[in-house]
Amino acid sequence: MAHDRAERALAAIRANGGRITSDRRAIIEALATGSDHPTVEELAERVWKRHPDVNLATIYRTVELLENLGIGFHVHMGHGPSRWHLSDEVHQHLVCSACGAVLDVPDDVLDPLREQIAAATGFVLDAHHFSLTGTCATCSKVA
Amino acid sequence: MAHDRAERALAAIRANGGRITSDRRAIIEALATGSDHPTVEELAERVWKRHPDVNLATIYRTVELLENLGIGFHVHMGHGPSRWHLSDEVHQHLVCSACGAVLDVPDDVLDPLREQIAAATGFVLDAHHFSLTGTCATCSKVA
DNA sequence: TTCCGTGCAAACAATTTGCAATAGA
DNA sequence: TCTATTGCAAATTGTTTGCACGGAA
Repeated sequence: MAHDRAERALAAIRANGGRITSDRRAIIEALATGSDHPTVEELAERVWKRHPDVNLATIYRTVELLENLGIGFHVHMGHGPSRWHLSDEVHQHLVCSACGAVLDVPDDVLDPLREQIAAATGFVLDAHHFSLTGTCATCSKVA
Repeated sequence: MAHDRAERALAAIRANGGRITSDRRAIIEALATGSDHPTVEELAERVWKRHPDVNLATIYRTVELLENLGIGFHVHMGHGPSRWHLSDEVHQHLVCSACGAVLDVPDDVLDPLREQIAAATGFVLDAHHFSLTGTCATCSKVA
């Protein structure tokens, strides 16, 4: 499935008139592997295991391309660099400000809030660009 | 009330063993004025109207101090620099990704979501560090 | 007088960009 | 071939830091 995701992303690039290069293939496969949310640096580490010559700027450019095609997204979690993932399903990110753990939750947990805010202000929530912060179950207990 | 807020902030600094300088007074008054969320640069513009000699680094250090005292906060809205405000009441920020408008909403709109998430995952939401993104009423209509 | 606060300039981290060389289609 | 992609190094943006001096308490 990670492989499928990668193939789909490559197909989208091709469909858009883009070229498939070995750099792009390596980057996309690294991003499709695992369901985590790597920073560009972390992604680079992964890519460099097998393709040590891929330039950082290329990774930035590739990930930007994916975002323009609507198949890649970045989220801001805490301070520091943004984190990237391929689409599949939209989800929200709960980030523990104590231990840094990231919990993915389905996007529809926001539906009641969405309706409430839309009714009260007309504002249409589309909140996947920023994470929700708080304290995870484990850290809450410790405190 | 803006003035009260400023005085309270200064009192908190003094109570903490900090010194009251004219730079700090100017910065805090500029931040207390208006209920917007200026970036450090915007805050600097305001301060420089009357005190052109205040250094940027001093502004960074002052807002950091306010944050350490628990009376100042920064939020991330879209890309670019963080935005600062004095406490008063905790609120959420809805940022329109089309026009950049910022809408403040009371923190308790999150209560239902809070309960739902706590029940499902044990995660305790404390989301005021990131804004909620979406499209404001005006921009939603245009689209 | 005693440190705390400040200016200044340099260091920093994350990211973007210009341009010539290279390699997909 | 023809143009998109890449490498490289320099530029940008937002923010932090070290250090010597000057001013609150």
